[in-house]
Amino acid sequence: MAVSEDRIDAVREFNRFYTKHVGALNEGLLKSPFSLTEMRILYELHTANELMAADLAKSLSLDPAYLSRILKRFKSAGLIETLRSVTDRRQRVLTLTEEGRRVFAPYIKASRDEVAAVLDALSEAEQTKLLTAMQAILSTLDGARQKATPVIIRAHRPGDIGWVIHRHGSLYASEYGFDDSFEALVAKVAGEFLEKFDPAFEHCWIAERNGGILGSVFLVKKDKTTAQLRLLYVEPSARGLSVGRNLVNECIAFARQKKYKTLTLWTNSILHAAIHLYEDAGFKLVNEEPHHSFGQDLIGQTWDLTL
Amino acid sequence: MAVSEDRIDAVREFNRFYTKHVGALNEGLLKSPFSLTEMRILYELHTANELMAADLAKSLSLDPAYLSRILKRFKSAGLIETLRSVTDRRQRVLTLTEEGRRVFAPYIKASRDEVAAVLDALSEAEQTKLLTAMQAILSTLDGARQKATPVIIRAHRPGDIGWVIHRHGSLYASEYGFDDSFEALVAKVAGEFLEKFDPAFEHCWIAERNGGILGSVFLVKKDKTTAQLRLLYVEPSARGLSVGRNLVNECIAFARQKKYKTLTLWTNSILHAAIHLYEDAGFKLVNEEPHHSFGQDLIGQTWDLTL
DNA sequence: TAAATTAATGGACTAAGTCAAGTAAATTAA
DNA sequence: TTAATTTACTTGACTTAGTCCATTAATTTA
Repeated sequence: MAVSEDRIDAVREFNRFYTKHVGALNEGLLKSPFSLTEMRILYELHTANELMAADLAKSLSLDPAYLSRILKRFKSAGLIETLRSVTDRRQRVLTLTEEGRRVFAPYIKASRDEVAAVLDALSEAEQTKLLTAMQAILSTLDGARQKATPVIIRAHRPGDIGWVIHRHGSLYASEYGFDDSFEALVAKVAGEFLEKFDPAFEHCWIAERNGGILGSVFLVKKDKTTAQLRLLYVEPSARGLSVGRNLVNECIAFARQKKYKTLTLWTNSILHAAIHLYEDAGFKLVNEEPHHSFGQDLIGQTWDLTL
Repeated sequence: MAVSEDRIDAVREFNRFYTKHVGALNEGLLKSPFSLTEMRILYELHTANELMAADLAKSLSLDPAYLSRILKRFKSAGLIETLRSVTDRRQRVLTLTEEGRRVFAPYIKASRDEVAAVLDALSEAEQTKLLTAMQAILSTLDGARQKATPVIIRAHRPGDIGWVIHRHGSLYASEYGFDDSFEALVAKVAGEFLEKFDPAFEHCWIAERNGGILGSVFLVKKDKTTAQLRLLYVEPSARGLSVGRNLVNECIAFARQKKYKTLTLWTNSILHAAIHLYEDAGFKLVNEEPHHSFGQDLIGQTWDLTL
């Protein structure tokens, strides 16, 4: 467990703050005849439409006995209907009745209004910042959601090139100890790409999910018949999602379509994961030569793919 | 109330998710002899050192009666000491005893461990993303905190240059409609800075708060007697914090110290906020000339400061 | 086919939290 | 200065929320 104390404390502080914040929001609903737990149950029923008691108990971490009693109360108040499930006759399918919806609606509205009031006090920029941040937390902590949203591959947009440089700089510094000069090289390469960009023969692919960039690759024209693959990178957090593979494939397909004869690339022997991708894609090692760059002793490699 | 429904729902969804998430974290502390509320009280005492019951009741939204009883229990268990306040003899000053600290410590540790386990499951990049996001939420929703943490100005580190390019690209695209070629220019300038960086006569300043970059400025050597200020930028979220002013001042101080005679800079007439800073710092407009760049009709300006 | 597991429930209980009323000190108004 | 009001905290009497154990019935696994 090598997580820094600072980070742990920062998260704990956030948790404490947000607990209070949500607590204050819920305060407003306190005058309702429903307890917070009851509200949460009604809310789940409201969104899910059909639910088993067991699902509810699990997703809200409730004692089944306690839940059972609450549901019983709801049923006798005419808020929900319970039907024996046909597939498993132990289970009971729960649904909110029309009456249930009618009764619950104002509280949803009240809850919405409370949130609206908080947002309303913020500027447009602050709202965006808040929502982006919440999205980031959701997608980081909620594994299920993360899997669900697909990785898309698109062309570059303003800001992307800088981001790619930023990530190369940070990542290679922390993982391989590369110094500034590496980031300088990346900035130069990427800057030149943008400057001289010829969409007919060149392309940049950005892999993203939920608005967060997961990887990149560039294809630049070297000469009439040769294209060069450059700046392939994949976020550590996105490993295992075939992001790198898909990016390389896009690159190869584009090179073929544009009638290049050869796709070449330069890399360093320590970048095992990337090299593995190149080999799999059919690239052949054509040259190898040691050099001292980025504050490190490295072995540069040139790989070619005949298209 | 003109807040969009989508945003409200997004916030509500986040609230629901995070409530569950924190609930799950607290589950682990459930086997302790303290209830969640008791924990929160102990935690407040632990950090604040000295506290009145009334403060506690307010900050944790507790019923005074309930709190009073909990405190009574804590006192008879030897966990806290209560002293009549000298300034107001109705109040009682609460402090955790040594014994209290000793007893409470393992639970703090347990809570830390739970958070550490969550973080541990994330990659470095994800951790950073998570913390940045939490920081963003805190600073947006908790106005008080925003003021409290100071902005620091430091030299550049790996990744920073890329970040600066990224932000220039995004920001100028969304605020002024600049196209790719602007980002290309920034990448070239910043890349060259890194490549030819001479610490004796050049410098980059990064303004940051809580690990988040708020602004930047570069000073590069133009010739023996002239230094150029480049790439000044300030995050929209950091406006009004004098970030830009402080960065420009750093720049001027450095230029003076290095015995430059003139500090020059090139900018565009639409960048009012920046120009205002330059004027305030004593720069004089020496040249102005229209140009078509970055997909826009602009008026370029050269400003000089005699040192 | 027996044994183990799961879904749901009731009984008996404890913990958590609330409300109204009171005391003593401090503050404000007259 | 004194009376009225407010504030900090406390106690008593309560309600609500939540837990634990045991049981029944259906389903799954061995």
